[in-house]
Amino acid sequence: MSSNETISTDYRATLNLPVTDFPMRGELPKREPERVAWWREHGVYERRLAANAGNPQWILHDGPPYANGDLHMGHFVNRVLKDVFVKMHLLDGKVAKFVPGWDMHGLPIEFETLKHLGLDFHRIDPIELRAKCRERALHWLDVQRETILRMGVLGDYDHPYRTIDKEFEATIVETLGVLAEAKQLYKGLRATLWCIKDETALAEAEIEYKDRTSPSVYVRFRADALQRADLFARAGLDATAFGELPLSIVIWTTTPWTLPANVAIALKADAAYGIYLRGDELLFLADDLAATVFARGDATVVAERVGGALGTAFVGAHVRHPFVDRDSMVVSADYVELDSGTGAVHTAPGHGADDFETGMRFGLPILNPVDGSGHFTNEAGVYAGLPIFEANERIVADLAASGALFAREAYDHSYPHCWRCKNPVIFRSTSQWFIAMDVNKLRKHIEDKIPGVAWFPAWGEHRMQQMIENHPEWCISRQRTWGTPIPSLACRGCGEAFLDPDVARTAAAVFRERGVEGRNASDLWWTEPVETFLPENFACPTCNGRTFEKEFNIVDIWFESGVTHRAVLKQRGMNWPADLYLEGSDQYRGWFRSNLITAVATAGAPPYKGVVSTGWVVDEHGRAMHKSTGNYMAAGSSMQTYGADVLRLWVASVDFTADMRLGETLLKSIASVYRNLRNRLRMLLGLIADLAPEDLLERDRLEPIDRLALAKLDDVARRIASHYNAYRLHDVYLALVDYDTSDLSSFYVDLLKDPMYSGPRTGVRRRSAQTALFRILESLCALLAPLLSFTAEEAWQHVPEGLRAGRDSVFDLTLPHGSERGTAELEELSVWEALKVLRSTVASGDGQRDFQLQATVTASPDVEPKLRALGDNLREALVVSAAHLVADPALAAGSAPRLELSAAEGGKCSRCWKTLPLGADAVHPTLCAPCAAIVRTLD
RNA sequence: GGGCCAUUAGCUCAGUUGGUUAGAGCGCAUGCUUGAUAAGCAUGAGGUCCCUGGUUCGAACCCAGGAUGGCCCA
Repeated sequence: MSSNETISTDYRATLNLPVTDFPMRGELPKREPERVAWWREHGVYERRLAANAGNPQWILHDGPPYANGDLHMGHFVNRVLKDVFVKMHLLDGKVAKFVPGWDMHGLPIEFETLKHLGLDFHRIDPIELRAKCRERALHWLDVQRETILRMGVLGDYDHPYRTIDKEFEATIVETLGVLAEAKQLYKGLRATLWCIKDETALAEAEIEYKDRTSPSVYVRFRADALQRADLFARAGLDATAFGELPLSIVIWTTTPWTLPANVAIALKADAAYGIYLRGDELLFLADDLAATVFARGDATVVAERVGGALGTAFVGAHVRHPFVDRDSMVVSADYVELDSGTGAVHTAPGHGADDFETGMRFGLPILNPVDGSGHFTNEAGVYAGLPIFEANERIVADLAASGALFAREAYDHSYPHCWRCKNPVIFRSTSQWFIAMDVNKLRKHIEDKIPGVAWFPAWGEHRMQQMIENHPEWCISRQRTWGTPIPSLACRGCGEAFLDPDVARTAAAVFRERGVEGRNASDLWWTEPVETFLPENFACPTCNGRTFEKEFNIVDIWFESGVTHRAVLKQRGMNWPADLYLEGSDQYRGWFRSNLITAVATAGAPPYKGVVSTGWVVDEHGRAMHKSTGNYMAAGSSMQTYGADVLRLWVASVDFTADMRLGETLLKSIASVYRNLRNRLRMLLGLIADLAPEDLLERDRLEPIDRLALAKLDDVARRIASHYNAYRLHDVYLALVDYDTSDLSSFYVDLLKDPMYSGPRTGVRRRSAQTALFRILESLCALLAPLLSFTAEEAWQHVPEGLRAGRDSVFDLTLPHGSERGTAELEELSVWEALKVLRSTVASGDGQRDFQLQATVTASPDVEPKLRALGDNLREALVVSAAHLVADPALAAGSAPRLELSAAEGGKCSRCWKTLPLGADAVHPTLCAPCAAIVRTLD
């Protein structure tokens, strides 16, 4: 080792290098759980709420996840986004209470419980099943809560709202009473989606479409002699033409089992229909489809159109049912399309929504020869007792035998299935409870209120308008066990079923007063006699009868979660309407809509001021994630692998309003962004390690460049705060990363290294820089805390205790908004930017660099004084050994300063590395004068 | 089949009322530094702005049609 190196090594110890325990590597999976525990133990959320008491509220109302199964990355996005905005408002001083909730009733849990216990719901006592379901739902709530807490969220997780709570059940029942009082509820016969496996009516939301192969059949509905003559006349044909040749209307269906319920054939009113002579028969169908239909039969048989008319001409005609002794009537309907089938649509009002509407319009009988379990009833004649899907084959065979079958084939199409048991569903007419969408102009009122809500993204408004416009009557009754009962009664006198507001209120009161902790309060509907729920002197509203029976329908869980705004916001004294709802974009049809409907119906206004919707997490190829396709990511294991903060950063790195791609390569790149941010925090911590509160300087006493740095900080903080406020989290991310890289890392921190390392330890220059660095760190922690909560907290707790000044947690900080100082600030920012440009010119040069150089800056007369005011900070900003400033009147006002570089004069100081005259101090011949002076004081 | 959304560098995204050579971060390559060091700085390569047609002096941007993917519905 040469003597020179020995000396330089020695001087290293005289520098003020960064010192911190904040580790370079996060080891997030290991450390994050400790921090979660710390937040809980120290009641960080509760303490901040208390500190904000008296300030305005800001309420994000939580849409309840379903308490069944593990959480996936979609849940992660949902919880984290909510958490980010809640924390941001907490840091901003708002009373941002967050009450998480769980949706705990309903078929999926009932189904899972039965499966889990290996039970058959026909055999088990309802109260016992309900107790088991409760246990099961609570189990999942705990599992999900643990995963959610691991994400680093704040909120009242010890007192979540739960749809199984007696207070919640009471609110549900009460709300039904309010709606009944407003005549918004009615009981009616409806063609309802029905699952024959689970034996229940299903809501739209409980349906999923899957591909299925059905038997597709073309069936002749033959006219008898009189009917034949009538059809001939309507088609403008001579009744005596074609001798005795039989005439049939050809229909097409993919559900042969619905034929027993056929009562009509629907035509398109304005489409052309023809009668075709084909072989030894006459066939009636739409002209546009005749060729394709005939091609499905014997293609060698020639067909010839002999007459016809528009569909409307045939409405009111009749033909014979192919195997039941009755007529089928020709009707018209708008939904008849000419892109498939025959243009003559088999119509069974008991088995289809459209068919039902048509049936009502033409006064057709609504036949329902199928029981709840999917077997034909006696009404179906020879098919009685057969399961409907098995009956398909038999019916087709019979049609073939009787000559009614024209053609058949297998048909692949998308068909509705039960979301839970995955079996195909059917339409079946049953008696159900409905919320009427048009009574009291409810639909209109809702539509009128939609523009008053702030939708983010903006297209949400249009989406919701469509959702309301197309909302069918809302069927809220279910024939299952795990749920809140609809307190409807049937009168023993007249048989009339009704939902009385006073009975509903009485039931709610019974649940509240007699519900026992740990049990289902609404069990009482099953266990108590009907009299318990009767108000005094209650009589049947129809016949004045005095004896009643309870009905045992439960309410649709979409209705339950649809009243959270009443059961949570109002009950817990939070803002109504809430400031924000935030959920996946599927909830326009779900929770956003159900809450909107019940709120407008019961309170005349939307329950939210703003709605934010998120896209879906898809895999790195843009495909939907499914357990079955193997690209599924569970929230828990992902956090175990990458750490919650890296995943939280990922949420901000993508546009959450659209699809969000997620995969291993992507997370690797996010992890490196994370490392950058983390290292910046580490550097800042290292630079202020020896700073104490009494060392902090007033802002106007800082060195010029440090004041500029704070102006830049104000600018960034203000922008970030406004992005947070507008829910533009991705813009927060962009602003943070940009500030971090281009302002801090490659500029400000870089240029401060020399003054910080080599200057006098307790000198004003160093304290000024440290003051600015601390303000930056403090602001950065606050700005990062909503997003990178773990890392921000960890960094904050590495700040010297005195500087933390009693703010134990990063959540005790205040969100910086940046002071607005008008043109003065704009000037400072422009100088800052100009310095960045000058510095990057120095840094990007070839050959000699930085301290090997000296610089001459030539500025226009208006800019020169601003640079002059920087004093030696100008040289520091360029990271050169000497800087000279010249004004040049030839330069246009406001033009960018010019830079000339040349080799600096002197030798390399072995302490500060700047190129300066050396040897002023004989004891330290390799040092420049300032370094020598400092080293002297240390001797 | 319908409604809505998305499509810009290998990846994630910016891109103002249509206007010069379309930008950033990450990744990659190269160089510097070794006093932020499992770090820091710099430089560079990399683009059919999904496709086709139209409007315009001029289109990533406006219009029409289509493709792919996603959500919701039928």
